Amino acid sequence: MSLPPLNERAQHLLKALVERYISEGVPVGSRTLSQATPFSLSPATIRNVMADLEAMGLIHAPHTSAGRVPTIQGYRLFINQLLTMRSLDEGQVDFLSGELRQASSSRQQLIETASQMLSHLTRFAGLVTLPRREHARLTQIEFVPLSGRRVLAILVMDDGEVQNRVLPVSRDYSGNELRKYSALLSEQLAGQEASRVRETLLAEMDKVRSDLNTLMREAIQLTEQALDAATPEPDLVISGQSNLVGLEDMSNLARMKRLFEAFETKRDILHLLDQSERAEGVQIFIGGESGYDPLEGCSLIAAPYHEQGRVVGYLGVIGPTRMPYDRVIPLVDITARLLGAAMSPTLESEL
Amino acid sequence: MSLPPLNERAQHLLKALVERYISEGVPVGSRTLSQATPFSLSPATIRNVMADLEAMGLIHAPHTSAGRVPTIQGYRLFINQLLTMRSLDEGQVDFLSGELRQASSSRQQLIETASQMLSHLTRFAGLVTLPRREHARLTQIEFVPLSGRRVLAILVMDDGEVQNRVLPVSRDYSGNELRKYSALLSEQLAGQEASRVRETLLAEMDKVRSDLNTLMREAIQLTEQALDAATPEPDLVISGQSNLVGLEDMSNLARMKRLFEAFETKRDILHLLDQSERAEGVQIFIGGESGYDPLEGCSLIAAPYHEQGRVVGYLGVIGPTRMPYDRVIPLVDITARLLGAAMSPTLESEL
DNA sequence: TTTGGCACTCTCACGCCACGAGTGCCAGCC
DNA sequence: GGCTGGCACTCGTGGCGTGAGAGTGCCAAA
Repeated sequence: MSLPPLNERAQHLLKALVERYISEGVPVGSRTLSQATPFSLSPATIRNVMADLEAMGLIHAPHTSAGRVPTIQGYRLFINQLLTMRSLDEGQVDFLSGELRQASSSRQQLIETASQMLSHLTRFAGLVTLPRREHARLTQIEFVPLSGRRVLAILVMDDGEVQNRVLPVSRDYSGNELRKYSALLSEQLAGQEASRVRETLLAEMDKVRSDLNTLMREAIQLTEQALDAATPEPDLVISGQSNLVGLEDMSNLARMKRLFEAFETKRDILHLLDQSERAEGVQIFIGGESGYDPLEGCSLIAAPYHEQGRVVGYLGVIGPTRMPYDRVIPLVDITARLLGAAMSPTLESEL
Repeated sequence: MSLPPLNERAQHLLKALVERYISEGVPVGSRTLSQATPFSLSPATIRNVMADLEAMGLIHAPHTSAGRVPTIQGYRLFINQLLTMRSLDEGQVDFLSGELRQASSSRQQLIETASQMLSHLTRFAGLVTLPRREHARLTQIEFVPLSGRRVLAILVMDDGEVQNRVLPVSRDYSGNELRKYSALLSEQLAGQEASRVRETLLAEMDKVRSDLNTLMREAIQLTEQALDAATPEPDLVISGQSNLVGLEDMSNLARMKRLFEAFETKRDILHLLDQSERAEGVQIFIGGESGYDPLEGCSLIAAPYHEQGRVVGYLGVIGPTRMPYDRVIPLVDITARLLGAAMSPTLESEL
């Protein structure tokens, strides 16, 4: 609670303790710590310091005669002030960027690869949100006749994203007829941000009503329907969930179940990721810090990724709170950068 | 091993035993069984029969003084010969078909809904393979220019499926130019089965070479690329995995981990589903029967679903071997039918 | 062929105990 | 004043033995 300056020795001991706990997974006692620390201090002295740290709420003893374990506040302080990052293995970076480059022909592929890489390189679960399409502009609208009074509507965005929906319609349309609508609307709407298309359409409908231009009205109606169906469905790709099964720290089955339910719902995790909006760099949620229950015992390391200089999504890793932050944080950071780079194609001529 | 006729009484007892074990999850002893069976037989008699059943490999005693538990062979016989199906709750069927109808505007939605329904109604994990596109016919090809030497290729199938890929190209193309290619190729290829398009293209290229029709060659090259990228990627939608976490029967963590890894790999499960090809109806794999390890302790209930009278995919449920087959089997069956119906739109006028 | 009886086996839960690890505190030392 | 060694105390863990309960196999009688 109270945070007096916390002298240097205490900081070093806290750091050593957290590092030790992260690597060993066992509550660490004064004797152990006295051996692992550069100032050679006796266990007794260390006990005194530990008592202080405990009073400050930074560490905690599971029971009377166990060593100490960092509390969430302890982790927080460790990460904010004491953590020394480990630079990434160069081979890993090469591997990562290679895989991303290879997947760059399809947006979906790219996202999935990034997610898999995150999980693979950390041995935890990797998350990547699909990029937001808010600012994408419409370039083309196509209608294709299907059998049985159905029309396929295809919306093409300027960034190569394609949305399509099958629309039930009240009568049969010929291919020619639909082609006319397509051309008409593409011309009318091309270059508009998708989010603003609806307004334009409504305005257009008003105009048209007076003209009684049936063809145009049909087309507009179809487009309205297509847009309706093409709701943005913000989505999240999760990989490597199985890495979390049977992790010592996840021993609690009920907790694990809640975590996996959260993975299926996705919604709450998405929401949590969105929260890190303001922050530019890597964001860290430790345990239930976020107020989001299912993550108890876990930490979420997240970072936004950019396309054309604009934040379009987030990616990250979920693992046990006791994770090697010094490796994971840089990895999430670099992955976000590489994914952004892969999505904003400059002239990287391949072929 | 040897399967002598197995007299009626033994059958009834086996049936009662399996049912009891499925509902209670505890090895069932002779006393329990003597109470639960219509012929009132003494426990001693039942013990004799049970000894026979054990000799036949149909049941098994975890240890000397525990009751008996069905073996895989026991389950098999139970399912093949003794099981009496329970008819579905009408509310469930209504719910199921309602949800499917509601999702029928998009193929992807439909598959996901079916999978979710399966998991939701069984409380286990639901699986649905994406429909095979083998026999789909191409109706249209579109090329759309993107920024930075990229072209978006869109392939539209006659069933409303849309595939799209971003292609890196070696020079810039104008919209008009691409539109010409699109028209040309759409005309050339429309109505072809996607799987045969490649042949046609190759033949076409030969013809064209002699004509030196550059435009056509460009177009063909683009299409080739698009087809290359649009590999069928047979995929599987899995829902409700979290239902399996913490299920008593799944107590073995290592096993559960393997199961979840299988869920992520998907490939092997897909392969397993494909195996049920020949069978028209519901197929059941009990435990590791399939020779596929990660399913040990689990059963897979699967059925093919049809579109326009043709098998295009499979769906099913994975749960503990000790599952209520009498409910799950009919559910998988009806879900397959309903999904098929939802995908083969006849005149079900809604709207 | 079925049944009651009986001895046997095995698991499970419980209590007990000794062990080890680690602590808190205190008195003495630098 | 801060550091240290010593000491008593606490608590979780694992091994062991025991008793209860469940269920079996077998045998002899109906």
